[in-house]
Amino acid sequence: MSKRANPEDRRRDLIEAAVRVLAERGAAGASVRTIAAAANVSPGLVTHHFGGVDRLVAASYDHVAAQVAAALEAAVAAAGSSPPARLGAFVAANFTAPIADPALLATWLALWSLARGDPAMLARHEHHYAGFRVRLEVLLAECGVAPARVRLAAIGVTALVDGLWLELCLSPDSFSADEARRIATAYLAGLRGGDSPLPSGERVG
Amino acid sequence: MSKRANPEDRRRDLIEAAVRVLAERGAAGASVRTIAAAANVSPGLVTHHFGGVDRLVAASYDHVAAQVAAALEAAVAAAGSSPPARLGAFVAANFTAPIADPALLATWLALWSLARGDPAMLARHEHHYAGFRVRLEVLLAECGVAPARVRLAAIGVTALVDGLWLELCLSPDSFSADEARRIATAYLAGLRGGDSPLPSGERVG
DNA sequence: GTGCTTGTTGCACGAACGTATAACAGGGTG
DNA sequence: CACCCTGTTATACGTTCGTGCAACAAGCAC
Repeated sequence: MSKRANPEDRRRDLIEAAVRVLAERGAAGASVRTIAAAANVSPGLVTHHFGGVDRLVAASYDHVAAQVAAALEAAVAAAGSSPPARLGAFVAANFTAPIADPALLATWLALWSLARGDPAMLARHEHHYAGFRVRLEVLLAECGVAPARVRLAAIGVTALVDGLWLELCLSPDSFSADEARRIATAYLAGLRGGDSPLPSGERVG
Repeated sequence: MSKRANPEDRRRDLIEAAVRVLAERGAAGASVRTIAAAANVSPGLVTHHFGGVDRLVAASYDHVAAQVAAALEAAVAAAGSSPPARLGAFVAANFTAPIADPALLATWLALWSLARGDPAMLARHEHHYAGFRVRLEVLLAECGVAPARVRLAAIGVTALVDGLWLELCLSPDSFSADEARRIATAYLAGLRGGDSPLPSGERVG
């Protein structure tokens, strides 16, 4: 069916096909045959290139996590050198394409449910989330948040962003991406200026 | 293997076994044979009582959602008549047993990933989440939050609580349930007194 | 062109899946 | 005790799963 291809190209094709299948048909539909069909190749290629479907799923996890991290970092870089602007961009990027995408949430949920019980996948997950939180702690510290408060602040921001991203992707009719950004930036303003009232322009609601 | 039982008792046994299997082995392990074995009955009973494994999973979703709603409502009722106390109890209950339970998160994730693509399950999910948000809006309004701000406030609180609950169950070593409660109550304080600074005792971090 | 390496295919195998069905057995009613 | 209703079991069937394997073929060294 398919012409001979560079091994790394083929691997990337299979990973992207796996992500697509995960998004469209959920964890239940992520069979070797389905993924191979989505990549227009024979089922045997999965075993040949990855040595099993589990390893392909793990590679897909890394692929998606790297894409998300890259999108966030690009937003920070594009925000210039002002620390508050960089922090705001990092947070707001979670509600913008390509991160605010129902297909991405679907893939993420499928990967999570597949990862349960697999120690290697669990370690991957811990590593990715720790990276997100550490990046957030650095951005918060650069904004002048006291070192003693940085840890809990990062936990709160991570939770709020995660929750907003999840609900935004799950039922986009409930609220808009812009409303999510306003909620999140109001929370950030409350963290930065803990002793002053929330600026009325950023007030929640 | 098992003695003759009341149909509703047997149905409840099967649902609880399904929830247990979902939590322990994820969506992949939720087969008719596994669930039946966990309930110490024959696989045929699932078809007999539910007419298929899909319908058993749907019933399990309703069961878990009802348990969560009941636990939240019990916390509200136990908090007395003070509106802020009732709101605080509703939020804090999410970080207390039986809701703050890794097994519950595992079940929830498995159900979510199984629900994708199934319109009936999706409708169930929308109904449950809408109920949570409406309940929160009532509690917020009773605390004096302006009607124009209630909607976004409820969205923010839902997101923060969801995110904290998720991370608390996923990696309990990152932070404690008490820290989650402090983050959430500080956010609530900021919502109630939008024009005054955050009370220092409830400050985040 | 010839031969070797290797990406690719098609198939076969065993296992596990969901479910339909027939036989068995418990428990209330006469 | 006999009878019927129905919860329960065991089995069987067709499908789909993951993967190992032998054969095919495309590209490259010579």
